[in-house]
Amino acid sequence: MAKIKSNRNSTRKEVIITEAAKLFREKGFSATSMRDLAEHVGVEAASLYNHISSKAEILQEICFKVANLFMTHIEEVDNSPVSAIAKIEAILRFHIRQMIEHYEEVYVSDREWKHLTEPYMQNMQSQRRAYRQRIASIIDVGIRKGEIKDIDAPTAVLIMLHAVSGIESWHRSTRKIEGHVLEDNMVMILVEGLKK
Amino acid sequence: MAKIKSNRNSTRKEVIITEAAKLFREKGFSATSMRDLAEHVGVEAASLYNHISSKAEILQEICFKVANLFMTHIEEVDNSPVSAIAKIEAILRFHIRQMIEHYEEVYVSDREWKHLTEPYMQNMQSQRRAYRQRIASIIDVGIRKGEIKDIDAPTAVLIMLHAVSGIESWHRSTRKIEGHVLEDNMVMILVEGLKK
DNA sequence: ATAAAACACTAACAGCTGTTAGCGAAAATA
DNA sequence: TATTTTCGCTAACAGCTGTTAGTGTTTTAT
Repeated sequence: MAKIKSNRNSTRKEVIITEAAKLFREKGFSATSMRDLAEHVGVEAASLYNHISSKAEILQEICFKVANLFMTHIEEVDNSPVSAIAKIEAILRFHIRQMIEHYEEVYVSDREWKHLTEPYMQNMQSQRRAYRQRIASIIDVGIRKGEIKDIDAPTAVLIMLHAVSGIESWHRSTRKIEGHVLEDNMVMILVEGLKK
Repeated sequence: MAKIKSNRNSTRKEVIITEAAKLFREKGFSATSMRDLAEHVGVEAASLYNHISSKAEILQEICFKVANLFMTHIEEVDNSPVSAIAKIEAILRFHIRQMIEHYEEVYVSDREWKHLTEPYMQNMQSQRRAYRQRIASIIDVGIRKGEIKDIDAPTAVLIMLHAVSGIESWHRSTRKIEGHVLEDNMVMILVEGLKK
């Protein structure tokens, strides 16, 4: 029957993954069936396997794409010659923007990575740990330099990262403020909360 | 075979629900099967139905128990004659303590309520909206009285509530700081971030 | 001790799960 | 135009899903 999408800008595989991200976000990975996904793509379930090799692979692609994005960015920020608090602000703003612009995939990566199969799940777990550890180190430097309050750095990281995932509510809200206003508000509360 | 637990303090139904909360937290509602749950309870799957009427009912009990707890508490706090910032701090501390002490059920309620069946899901959705709205109103009062920065109240609520759910990472962490230290750190960052 | 209630068991159900095989049509390449 | 590759289809699989019926045993109440 009809082939997948008239795709000028994206491969059929990308179409599938994008649609999957939407469904995984709405209903969760486990509650989304391949027949479900197929229907939204406009194809029979079996046809999906001409483009992807398994349901698990879809989740892997989503999770690692997002993880790489953040890993690359933090590397860049951390190597720049600015204050600790400026680094934290840059990281926070990046998280917020990604969460606003690439909502589905970022959110899925954050909430559903536990459903990865081995060895991907272990891998992701270490990446996440390393990422948080890296932010904590920046905060610790900030504390030693007197830029940041004397707080427990891991706790600050935990607050920052989880606060960002609250942007989900913003997305589902009917009367949303504008994205950049949201961003500035979040930065104001969180970064001010850290400053000495 | 063996009956469920030697239960002096809790009914068999409560044992099942407690065990279910653990599994739902680890693997999610959809990825937890009744046979899975039965095994952890030490019984055959069919036997569970002598105590509960469906898998859906288990989730309902967890979600509404938690929702009632927070609804009752906010009522109490909001009727007390203290400053807006003190109310916010009280609500935040309550969230943190509940998340520390009743981790599994609070977390499941927060993450898995979307899997409730109708009309429970609609009901829960309104309760959650009302709850957030109520906190936002307290913040707005605080802003008008000059206690709190001029920020977007719904954004502040979103940050507060989601930050708390980050306590999940704390629970799974190997080197945890003590509960009350965690609490004070979170309050320091978040409440100071709000203050004018 | 006897009757009643609570409850765990086995067996089975209908429906859904991810996935594969094989076939034919469409699209791309030569 | 002829050939090869791409890809959607139907049919089917084995295993798992929540749940019910019916039976027998253990615990509780009389």
